[in-house]
Amino acid sequence: MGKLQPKFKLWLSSKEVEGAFGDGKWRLLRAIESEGSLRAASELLRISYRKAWGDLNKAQAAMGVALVEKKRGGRMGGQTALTGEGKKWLGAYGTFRSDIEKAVDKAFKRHFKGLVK
Amino acid sequence: MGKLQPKFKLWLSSKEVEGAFGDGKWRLLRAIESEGSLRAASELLRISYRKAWGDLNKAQAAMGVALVEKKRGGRMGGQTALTGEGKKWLGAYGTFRSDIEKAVDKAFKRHFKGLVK
DNA sequence: TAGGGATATGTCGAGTCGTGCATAACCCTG
DNA sequence: CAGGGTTATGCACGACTCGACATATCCCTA
Repeated sequence: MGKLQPKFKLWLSSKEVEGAFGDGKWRLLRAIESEGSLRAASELLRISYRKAWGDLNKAQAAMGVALVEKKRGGRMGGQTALTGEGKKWLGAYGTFRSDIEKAVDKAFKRHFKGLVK
Repeated sequence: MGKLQPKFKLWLSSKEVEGAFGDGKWRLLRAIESEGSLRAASELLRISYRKAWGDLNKAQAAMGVALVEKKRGGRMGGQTALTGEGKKWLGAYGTFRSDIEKAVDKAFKRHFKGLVK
C-alpha cells in the first residue's frame, strides 16, 4: 500500500436529472472556451466526440439553459462557443470546486495526520 | 428543471488501489459496528453479502490494515467486529466527511446564490 | 453428532458507460 | 459546385460493476 490521498467528485443534480452538471461538464465548457469547437475540446480532454456531444446536450437539457451556441458548416466546418450563461456557470462552478478542493486537503490533513503512514 | 442541489463523493486512494476507502466502506464499518456481523450489516445497507464481503477485503488489502476481526462457526454462526484500527478509521473518516459536507453546502450557497433559480 | 447461522468464494447474467464506426447535414471557400 | 472540417445521431461491441446463486467450511449448542 502506498500513501493514501483524498479524492472527491462534485456535481449538481435536480430531482429529475442526476448529474446535471459536474466536473466533466465543467472541464468540457472550459475546453470549448479555449478551443472554439466541440471536436477540438473533446480531443483536448481525450474523450470521444460522441460522449462530449452527449454530455453537453444532457447538461443543457437538465438545466434548461443554453450554455453554448453551436454552428454547422462554414469555412472551418463549424464552431461552438460559450454563451453568457455558459461563462457564468463555468466561473461559478470553478470557484465552487476550488473551494472544496482546498477544504478537502485541509480536512484530510486535520483528521488523518498520524493515522495514515 | 427542478432545483439544483450539490452532491459529492469522497474517498481515499493509493497509487495501486483506486477507491481504497470511501463512503461505501465507511457505511459498511459503521453497520458492522452496530450489527455485529457482516451479514446483518449487508442487509441493513441493502447491499448483497457478496459485495459487502468483497468491499471489506478490498479495503483491508489496500490499506494493509485489519479493520475487522471475523470469526466463523459457533452458536450464532459467526461474527464480525471492528478492531481498534477499524474504529479509528471509522471515526476519522466520519468527521472528515462531515467537514466536507458542511463546506459543500456553504460554498454552494456562496457561489450559486442568484445563479440557480 | 446433527443442525443452524455466519463467513468464504467462484460464476453467470443484467445493466451501465464509453469508444468506435458509420452516415447525414451544413455551409464558407477556392 | 466540389471539398473539407464540424456538428448531429444511431448502433454495436467491450469493459466494468453488482446482484443472485450455488457451494463449501467452520464451530458452538442441543
